[in-house]
This record gives sequence, C-alpha cells and structure tokens, in this order.
Amino acid sequence: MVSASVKDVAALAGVSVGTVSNVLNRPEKVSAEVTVRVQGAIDKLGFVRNDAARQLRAGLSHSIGLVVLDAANPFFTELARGAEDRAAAEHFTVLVGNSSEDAGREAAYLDLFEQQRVRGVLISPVGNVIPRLEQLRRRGIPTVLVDRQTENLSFSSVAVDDLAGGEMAVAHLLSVGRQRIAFVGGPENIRQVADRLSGARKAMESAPRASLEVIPTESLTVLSGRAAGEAIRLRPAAERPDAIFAANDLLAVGVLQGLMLMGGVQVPEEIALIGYDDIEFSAAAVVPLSSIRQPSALIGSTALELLLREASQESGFAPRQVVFPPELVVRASTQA
Amino acid sequence: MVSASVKDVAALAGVSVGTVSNVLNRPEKVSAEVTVRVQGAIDKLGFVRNDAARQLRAGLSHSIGLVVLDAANPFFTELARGAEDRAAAEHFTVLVGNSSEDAGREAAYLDLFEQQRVRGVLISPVGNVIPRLEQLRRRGIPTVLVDRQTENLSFSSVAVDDLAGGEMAVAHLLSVGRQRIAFVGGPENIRQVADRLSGARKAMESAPRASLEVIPTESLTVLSGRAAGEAIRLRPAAERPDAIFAANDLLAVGVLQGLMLMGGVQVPEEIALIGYDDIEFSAAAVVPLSSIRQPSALIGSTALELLLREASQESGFAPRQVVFPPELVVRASTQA
DNA sequence: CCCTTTCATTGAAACGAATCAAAATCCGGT
DNA sequence: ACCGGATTTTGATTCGTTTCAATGAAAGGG
Repeated sequence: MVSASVKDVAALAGVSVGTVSNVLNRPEKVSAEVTVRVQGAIDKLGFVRNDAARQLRAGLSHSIGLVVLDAANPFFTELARGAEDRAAAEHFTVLVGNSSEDAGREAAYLDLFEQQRVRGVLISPVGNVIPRLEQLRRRGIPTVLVDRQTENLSFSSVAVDDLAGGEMAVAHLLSVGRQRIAFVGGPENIRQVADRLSGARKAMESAPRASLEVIPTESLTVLSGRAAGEAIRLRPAAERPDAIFAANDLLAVGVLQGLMLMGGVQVPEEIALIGYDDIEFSAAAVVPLSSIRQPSALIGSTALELLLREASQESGFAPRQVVFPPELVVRASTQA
Repeated sequence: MVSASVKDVAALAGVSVGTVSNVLNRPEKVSAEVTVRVQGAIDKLGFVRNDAARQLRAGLSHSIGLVVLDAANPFFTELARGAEDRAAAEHFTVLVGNSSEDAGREAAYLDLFEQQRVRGVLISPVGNVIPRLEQLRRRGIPTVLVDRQTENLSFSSVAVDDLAGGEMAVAHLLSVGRQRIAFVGGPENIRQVADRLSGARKAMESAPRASLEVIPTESLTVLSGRAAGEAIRLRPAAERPDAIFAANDLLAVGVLQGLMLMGGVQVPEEIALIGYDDIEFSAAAVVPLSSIRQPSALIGSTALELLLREASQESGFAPRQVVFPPELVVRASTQA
C-alpha cells in the first residue's frame, strides 16, 4: 500500500468518509469522541492528504507562480523571499521558475503554471509575454509584473523608481559638498541605466554651480568599472571629478579599485563614490561603499498582495502601478 | 467559463473523451483526420490539461522537491540549476523550498512535498530530519542528501570532498615553489573548515622542508580576512609566509585587501594567495584570485539522477554515496 | 459472401477528497 | 411515550483525466 486515503481512515475509525473530511476541515462540527477516534486512525495509518485530489475538487490551487530573470541575482532571491513569506501567511505556496533571461524557458514556465491552475502569476518578463498574459487573464489567472514598468497599464505592476534613485544618489553627493560629479555607467539602452542617469540630471537642476560629466562604460561589470577608474586616476588632479556616481555596485567596486591602484586617488577624501543596488559586497569593499538600496523583499510581498487581491475579485479589478522609492545607504565612501 | 475540459473538447470535435485523451497521449493510435479535428477543438477552446486531475489519476506526480539551506547562496542556486536542467530532460519539475537554515521551515516543506506526492526529495538538511526521511521512504518517497556526508549510510548522498580540496590548494602552492604556507580560516568547528585544513596538512606530508602555519579567524568574512591580512603585512618581511591558503573566497578577498593596503605586500610576487569556493567575485578582485571550485551544478544533476533511479526501483535499492573532487582554478594570485 | 484479423473509437470506471441534502441521533419538555 | 428542534453523521455525487475492455468498422482471405 503506497498511502492511505480517507476511505481507509474512515473504515478503521468506523465512520463515513464525510466525517473524516469534517474532522479535517470543520472540526467544530464533529463530536469530541469521534474526533479522537478519527485522529487515532489518521495517526496509525500515517494518512496524508492528497493535494491533487483536493485541488481537483476545489478547481483551483493554493499556489502562485513566480518567474524571475535570474535566480542567482540577490535582488530576485530577496524578492522571492518577500513573496514567499507573504504567501505563507495566506496559506499559499510560491512556485519559483527561473527563466535565466530566456524567452523559451519563460514560456515553458507559464505553460506549466497554467496546467497547475495556479491562482496567479508574478513575473519579471523577458520576452514579449503581454499577449500570453492577457490570454492567461482571460482564463482566470491574473498577473502582476515586478521590476518592470509596463507601458501596458492594464496590468498591475510593482517596481522601483530608478529615476528617484539616481536623483537621490547625486543629491547626496551634492549635500556633502561635491560639485564636479561624474556618472559612470552604460550602455544607456538598459532602462535602469538610462533612468538612473536621468535622475542624476534632475538632481543637478537644483545645483547650478555643479557640473555632471558622463563616462560611458561597455557593461555593468567590475572590469568596466576598473577601466573607468584608472582612466580617471591618470588624469591631472585638477581635471578629476570630486565625486562619482556609478550605475551599479559592480561598477563602483571596479572604479574603487581603479582609483586606488598604486596608492593613487584617496576615497572619499579626493573623490567620493556611490554605487547602486547595495549588493552584499559593497559593505565589505576596501572602502565600504555608499549605495542605493532597492526594497527587494517589499516588492515581492507587495506584488503578492496585489495579486491575491486581484485573484479574489470576480472581475473588474482596477490594475494598480506601485512604485517604491529606493533607499540611500551611506557608508565611508562618501563621508569625508 | 473558467476553463475547458476534455469533455468540452470531445463534444466540439464530435468524438469521445477517450479519443481526446489518445490524441494527447498516444497520437499514433489516432487517425489523421480525427487528430486534426480534435486539435482544432483544443485550439478553439484554449484547452489546457489539468495537472491535478492527471496526477490524481496517475497516483504520482512529475515533481521532485528540493530543500536548500539558503537560496541566496550561489552554491545552492547553481546546484538547483543543475537539478532543474536534469529534471527538465526527464520531464520532471523541481519545486524549490528554502529552509533558511530553519528546522521549522524545513519540516513544513517536507510536509508540503508529501502532500504533493512528489516523486522524491533532495535535501541539504538543517535539523535532524533523518527519522522523517525514513518515514517518507516507507511511504514511497525516496531522498538523496546533498552537500552533507551522512553518518547514516542508508541514504544516498552527493557531496564534495573538502579534504581533497584543501590538499589540492596546498599542493598547488607547493608546486609553484612556495615553502612557508599559512592557512587562514576558522572557526574550526565548521566541518568544511576542518576538512580543508586537514587536507592542507595532508599535502604537507609530501614536502618535508615546507612548513604550515595556522592563522585562525573568527568567521568566514571579508572583514576577518582583512584583519588577518593586515596582521601578516605588519610582520617583518622575513617572518611572513610566502603563500596563504584561505578557507574561503570571502576571507581571501579580505586577506588580499589587508596585504595590499598602502602599497604593502605584493601578490603574488611576495605572497601567493588561494581561496576556496570560486565565488563570482574572485575573478574580479584587484588581483584575480586562484580558488577551489565546487562542481555545484554537477552535484545537483547527479543527485537528481540518483533520486530518479531510486524512485523507479520497486525496492531494495542500494544507497550510493557520491563524493566529487573539487577543481583547481588558477588565476593571477598564485602565478609568480 | 462470410469469416477473421486489424485498427480506430468508445464509454464506463477509477483516482481521493470535499460537499451537502438527507437521515439519524440526541435531548429537554410535556 | 412522544414531539420538536438541534446537532451529528452519512453517503452519493462531483471535479478532469487516463485507462482498458468492449464495440464497431473496414480490410483481407478463402
């Protein structure tokens, strides 16, 4: 015998299957004596509910699907944690699918989730999945987009305001008295990079005497950052900026290395430095890096909440766009 | 209408439900003409199989459960990827549960997986789950342990040989001509640390003229490493080791920072340095770090394969303990 | 022209739990 | 002893899919 069913339990306890089900689901409807007998039978047989049967009967599951771009990225693991915690509180389970930025895998996970009749889907899209998501919605599976502003306002979404983040970073540099700011980052066709730069420009408006120089990079990696940092170090001191805003922390770490090589430029005395993302490593850099943190877990929990609310409405739910402000984390690299 | 069933498809196509099922599962048994009609009906209705019903009928699912200690740890994300890829090839799905090193969450995931009637469980245990795993096995759900040697040989397990890794690291340092080796790491009650140190000692046996010094640390963090590195830098040059083996890469990064501060000690000229784990950051350090890599994805895929094999046996499967050798990755920090 | 073989198709049964109208039981009051 | 009302228990039915013995139809052999 592979596993016991309610029928077996009922037989052993000498009651009907309906009563076993009642013990499980509405214990208050069952007399104490019977409850004891049934519990005993459950324990003796090692009965465990069969989720597939429950779900079939119920017509819908207690799972929600989450498709992330990159499961190894701390931003998404945190986001997933936030969603899972919130889901657990509502007795839901989160199924995590890792698209690895591959549209094919993404589609496969959506298919899987639809077969599982998940209650809803959270997704940070790779490909153009909007038509597919609309189809899912028509079939009763709502979606909330995470970490992507949608052009398509018919879906709810939860994201972080990269524009505000960029503004925040540069405002901080200005507030500690820096005037010649450099933005290190690229390529600009990445939405996040472009938004952060726009935010930086916005912050400059309130400081007419300060200047912003843009130093483009090929990628958002430590190596690109180091190259940029070395280039700056090799300039005559008078032509160096007195503060650098790097488009992400990897770049910032590289810039820091490039600046400090061979006892070069002092951070933050000569040049203040701030990054973006607040990866774990930032706090452990040679000079601990200031950064802009995204409330990853909060994004996850909020998205899940929106999704469940949407799923519980019969219809006519008004999609909501939630945008969180990022958070400034000040460390040694910007404290003169 | 929430979603169409085989019955709807059958009605629209003018065939029986059995035939629809055949089109889905044994297309070769169905005439071309009927196949076309049924496919048409499926498309028109947007029919999607109901997994719960399939699973109920089948009695077992196409999922396997994976419980990891820390979903944010790159080792486990890689391991999960390995397992998922292997699973996908066999048309299985992996459900990932993150215990966050919490025995309660771990138990909750095992309960959930049992309710889902997963085909098997991969787990890197936190608490003493062996009795529970034995219970699961009795109920037809086999387990494979990952990243833990079991005392209990009745379970299959897949792990990495940290002893061999330590030996490998020190053997490498010796092979590039270093003689005064230091091991930086601690606390020693962490199994991995102790094993790596033992391996280091073992490597020393074949080099009677070389010496091994142990420099304990409080934790496996960048900060601890930096402290150790600074302490070494401040010694008279003659008393410094000429090579350092750090118990993990975070320590190694810290040691590197501590050594190089203020243009201090040259790496690798004066001191060669090797870490352990080969985290992504190692290659991007100021001096790219040599390290010992664990075949994370391979562990995952192997564990999954063992599990499926075990699950397909009726009974009497002999548990197997697989131990992988780690891999030496040589970078600038040990190449004079 | 009938009989057998082959092949496609059918439809009822089964999986396990939840539901709910109906039946059974209980209890106090008279 | 009986009634009315409340509480507890029953058991047939349902969910969607797969399976498989049975049916029907077509093809081939004699």
